Amino acid sequence: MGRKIEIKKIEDITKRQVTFSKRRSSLLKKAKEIAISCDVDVLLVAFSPANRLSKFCSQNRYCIYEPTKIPLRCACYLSI
Amino acid sequence: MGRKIEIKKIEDITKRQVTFSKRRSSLLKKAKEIAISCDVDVLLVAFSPANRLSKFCSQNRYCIYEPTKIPLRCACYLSI
DNA sequence: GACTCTATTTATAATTA
DNA sequence: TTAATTATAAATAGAGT
Repeated sequence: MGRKIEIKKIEDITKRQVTFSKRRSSLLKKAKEIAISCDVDVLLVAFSPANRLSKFCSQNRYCIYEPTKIPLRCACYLSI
Repeated sequence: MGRKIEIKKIEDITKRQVTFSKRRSSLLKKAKEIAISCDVDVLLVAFSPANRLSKFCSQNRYCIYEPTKIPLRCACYLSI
């Protein structure tokens, strides 16, 4: 899609953020589509380099925990 | 992509599994691409209707817990 | 940042083997 | 069934606003 690129870290910050924004939305869209059409539950989480939770996609049955004191993040799925 | 379809549950089992297989691999590919090019950590988990962990994508710092006795699954990210 | 445009590449539904 | 092929639609890099 678009001009052909090699997949490696985009060094230009502005360009990287633009690409992230574009790809994030389409990744979310595709996760939703496979969840619906294939009847699966999907969890998608992205953490930025600044360690912020950038995004998640769910079937409304996931929860994301972000403890502040330990270097651990949990995303839990309730399969009930 | 392909013939235009409405996004809804595919009722035909064979067709649904074929679609799942195709979409799963491209979703994983895209998750890896955004992780690399945008320097973010991504976690992607899919649970099948049979409650099996179908897939996950990571930066090698995620771990998936699958307790068998409780209806809860955890995907944990170590941000160290 | 957040949109728009579009040329180009990728993804994929349907089909065929 | 599982794997290619094909025809078509979607995603997106780059450029401009």
